[in-house]
Amino acid sequence: MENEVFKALSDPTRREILRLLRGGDMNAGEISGHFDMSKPSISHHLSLLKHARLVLDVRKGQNIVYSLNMTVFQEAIGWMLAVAGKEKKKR
Amino acid sequence: MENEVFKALSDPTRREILRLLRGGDMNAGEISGHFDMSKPSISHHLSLLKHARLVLDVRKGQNIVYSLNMTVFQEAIGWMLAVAGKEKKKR
DNA sequence: CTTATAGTTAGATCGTTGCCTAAATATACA
DNA sequence: TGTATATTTAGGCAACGATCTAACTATAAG
Repeated sequence: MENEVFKALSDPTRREILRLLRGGDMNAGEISGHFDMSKPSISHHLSLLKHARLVLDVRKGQNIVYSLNMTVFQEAIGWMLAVAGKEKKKR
Repeated sequence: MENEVFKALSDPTRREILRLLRGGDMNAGEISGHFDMSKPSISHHLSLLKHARLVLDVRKGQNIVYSLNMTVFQEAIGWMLAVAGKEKKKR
């Protein structure tokens, strides 16, 4: 799971998708409109982000709306802070 | 450069090496002793970490001692915090 | 200068990843 | 039901990445 997250973050397109979603939820078409790449390719990237649980998806009529899943993000940040030597917050 | 950092972080062996170095500097032999993998393979991983500037290396006699490079780590953490929506520290 | 030790570089193999086009699925609406 | 739109799934291919063994380089020490 941790591994899936870091694998997902290792591609520039996927990181850009995450950055886009930072500005608000978007459907798959809107997301792919930001890239010079086929829709299936973007769909594939979205699928990886989804399996890593970095994004959530909800169908809204004909569209599928994607949003950031902060929880998993925090975990990855937690791992990095642990290595960087920062105090990790007790839960 | 950012891309190299995330690519470097995408492999479990490399993340484990970083975690090990968190406990103190180590030479290449000591590092490879922690893994069930050939020395050349570990050397390759160290090379990637070095090119991503996540680690620094200094020769000490017959040994080459590796250490964490916090600076680049902070940058990667900064990127993640930016997406996660945390306040980014003004420089 | 020769040998031993530490580490890297070279080259091969094999699984993985990223991209594409074509086809399939799902929803909306006439 | 039939057509249009949105998105995913399937299949294929080239590039990349992780690993190994063998060979090389660098330092140390007799």
